[in-house]
Amino acid sequence: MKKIRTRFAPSPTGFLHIGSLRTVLFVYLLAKELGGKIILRLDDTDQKRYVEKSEEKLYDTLDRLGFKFDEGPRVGGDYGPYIQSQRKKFYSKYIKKLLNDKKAYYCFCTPERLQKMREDQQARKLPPRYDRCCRDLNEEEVIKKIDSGEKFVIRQKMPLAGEVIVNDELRGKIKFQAGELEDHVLIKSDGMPTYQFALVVDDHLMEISHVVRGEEWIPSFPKNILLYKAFGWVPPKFIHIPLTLNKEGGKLSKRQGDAAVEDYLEKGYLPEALINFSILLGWHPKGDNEIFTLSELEKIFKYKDINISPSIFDIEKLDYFNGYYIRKMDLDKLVEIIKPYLENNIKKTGDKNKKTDEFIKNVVALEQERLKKLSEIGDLSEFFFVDKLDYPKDMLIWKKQKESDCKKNLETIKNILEKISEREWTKENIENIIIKYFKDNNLKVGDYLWPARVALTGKKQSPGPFEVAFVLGKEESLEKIQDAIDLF
RNA sequence: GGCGCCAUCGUCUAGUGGUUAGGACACCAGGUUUUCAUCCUGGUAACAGGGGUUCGAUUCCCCUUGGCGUCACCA
Repeated sequence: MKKIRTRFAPSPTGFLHIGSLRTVLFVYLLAKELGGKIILRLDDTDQKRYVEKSEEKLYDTLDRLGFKFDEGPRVGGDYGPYIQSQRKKFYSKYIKKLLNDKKAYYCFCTPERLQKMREDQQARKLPPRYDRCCRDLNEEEVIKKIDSGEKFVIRQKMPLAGEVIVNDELRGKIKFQAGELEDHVLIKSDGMPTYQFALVVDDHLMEISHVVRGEEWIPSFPKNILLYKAFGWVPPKFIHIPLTLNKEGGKLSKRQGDAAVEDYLEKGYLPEALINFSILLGWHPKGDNEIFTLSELEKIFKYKDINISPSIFDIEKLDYFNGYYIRKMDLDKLVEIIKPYLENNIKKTGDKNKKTDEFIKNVVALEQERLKKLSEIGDLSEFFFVDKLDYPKDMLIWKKQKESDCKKNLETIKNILEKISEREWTKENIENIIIKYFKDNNLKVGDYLWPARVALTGKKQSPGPFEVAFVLGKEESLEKIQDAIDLF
């Protein structure tokens, strides 16, 4: 039985694209489904696009998301190196073979000539394509040009006619006319291979059995297959996954802030949510459940269930998943990961008690069910850290309540609270005592609780007054209610 | 423009040659002894159009339309 080996091969562009997250997910799950290995390879053949230090960042992000690779730049393996720029010896070995077999040729055309050629072609409404000018140069000419130091690239000789039929595991056979394919560049003038060449050589040498990649690669699919044929190699199986588009139906872009996984992480999206949301874009299991962790997915994923139509990235559903996972999270763990987002609030207070882990934990506990992303904790919890609240007096008034009643009710609440000792100052006690008072005196809760809550939070929307009072402590709660009374 | 891929609620999707076309997000309404949130219940909402094949097509085939991708010494 043939070995199962899949790979994820990102470029070091400085960030992990949200579409790549989906690709690596599919690659990873396919490996798990088929019981194979998953390899990480860095496709960095483009020197111009290289971004400093982006590799480490990339590996870290993958790590944070929970992907473990069997082979790769960090973990090593028997098929290394796993960084393309360190694999030049393989590329030169194999390009020589192609050259010897007359399946590739040197091309000395300058970029200027090529550009002019394409412009002419377009002006005449012809498809822009290399005119194969250097395809039939004789050997002496070639040697002379090389010796005189002329720059060159190496191109693949494409068949001039016939059909190329390629097979996608999801879509079936796709037919192309070979004559329409360009003699594309295999080796660039800087000596580096193009992606199209490196990919075939590396996937072959690394014994990759399944290639999972985005559907934007379908147009170059026949070129890849022709290269395998030129070498006499058996190509792996190909799975092209559908694209993910933004709400307008366009590309997700880093500039618009919706493409970089790091940006989502930064805003406080959890890896669990990102993964759960992403996998549902283009894949769905049998049944109605839609909540899955990565390890659950490993058990139920079937690549044949991937569907082939493009999907739109709907951030509202991501928000839902993120809120869901935040609510499900263990409080201590949430406190730990949310702390950086609370820094600004903590700085605002001079109160030592508010810098303690216990106080922060109490605050987070109250906001946990209200969070869609971690970064929201800042605004939501600010009032806990501020000594003097700032809100208009009108906000204290419940519906059509009279001002004098509002003031009176605040005083009533304050009187009740004053009688509760520090020792008994728990959420349950506060609530029981106040509710009992309302019952005994047949009072309407809204008339009291709304003003009390606004007095304690300064907001129209917030957690309830009992729990806020508990977290704030007796002294500060009474002060804030007094502040409200003083507004009248 | 050439070539290619795709087409079920607004979005993600399930589904079958005969179904009241199912679920999730969002939205709306009600409930959960104060707001927000959570949670629960209910509701609005879809097979792009036209031809075939068939007793019968959302489902199979073709065309149209639309969307997207791609046409580099970028990946």
